[in-house]
Amino acid sequence: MPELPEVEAFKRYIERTSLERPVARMEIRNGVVIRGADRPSLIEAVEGSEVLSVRRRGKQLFLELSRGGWLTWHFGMTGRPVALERWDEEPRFVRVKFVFEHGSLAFVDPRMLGRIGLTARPERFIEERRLGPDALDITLEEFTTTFGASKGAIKAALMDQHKVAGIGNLYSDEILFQCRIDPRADARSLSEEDMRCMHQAMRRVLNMAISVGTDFERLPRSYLLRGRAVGSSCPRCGSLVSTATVGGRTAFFCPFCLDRKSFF
DNA sequence: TTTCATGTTCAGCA
DNA sequence: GTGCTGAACATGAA
Repeated sequence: MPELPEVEAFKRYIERTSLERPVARMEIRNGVVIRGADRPSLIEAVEGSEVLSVRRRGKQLFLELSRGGWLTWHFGMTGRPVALERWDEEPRFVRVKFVFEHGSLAFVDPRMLGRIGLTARPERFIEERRLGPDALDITLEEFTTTFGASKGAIKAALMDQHKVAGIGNLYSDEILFQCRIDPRADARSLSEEDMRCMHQAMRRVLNMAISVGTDFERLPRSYLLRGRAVGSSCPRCGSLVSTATVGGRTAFFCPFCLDRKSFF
């Protein structure tokens, strides 16, 4: 689920359901997802605290605790927060559960690639991990400087969280599709116009995904993301979309649109 | 049964 | 330091 728009949706969901509710008990069902903190200090920091605010940087979430410190949440590939009331049946794969007086907030993650930890300040965590600027905050100038100087495939660079935080496999495909750029193209080979297009498309695509509640069905018909599957056709020209491995992930793109780029 | 999956990290190599 | 590849993590879905 989680790239920037999904994590932004999770942030709003947590703000809507779980702010300022004292945590009576923290249940760690599976310690694998705990990183950057030992259990006792994590429980110590959480129990008796309430979440005062939530911040996001790229795919990373920070929950401010009333007794000091911040919880760090990363959702990996299959993680999501689920707010439960007393009468709700608990979903499968609850790894950590924050139990309030009434109800709870669960960290659900089948594959357990998500991580929960503790940090004194979000800024410190961001610095330690060398996370780049958030994809919705980075200026065109910063963007051009970063990607104009990066070597290798542009898709891999866009997914590099040190360069810009928040873009993953799916949204990088969409951004490049909208700019008719080959995901395998060397970043240094791209023009100023390409840079402008990517920066603009990045903001447009991420904001669009947020505005439709990350429901791909509700994205414009022109989006590659809606029918992203092997054997599907390009929403722009109708020809068969191709795949290629770039940056260790499967890239979807329309080779016909790339070929025609200079004609548009 | 086999392959792939919206992510990150690490080892090994260039 | 940068970049690339492959593997690992752990499990569900096709």
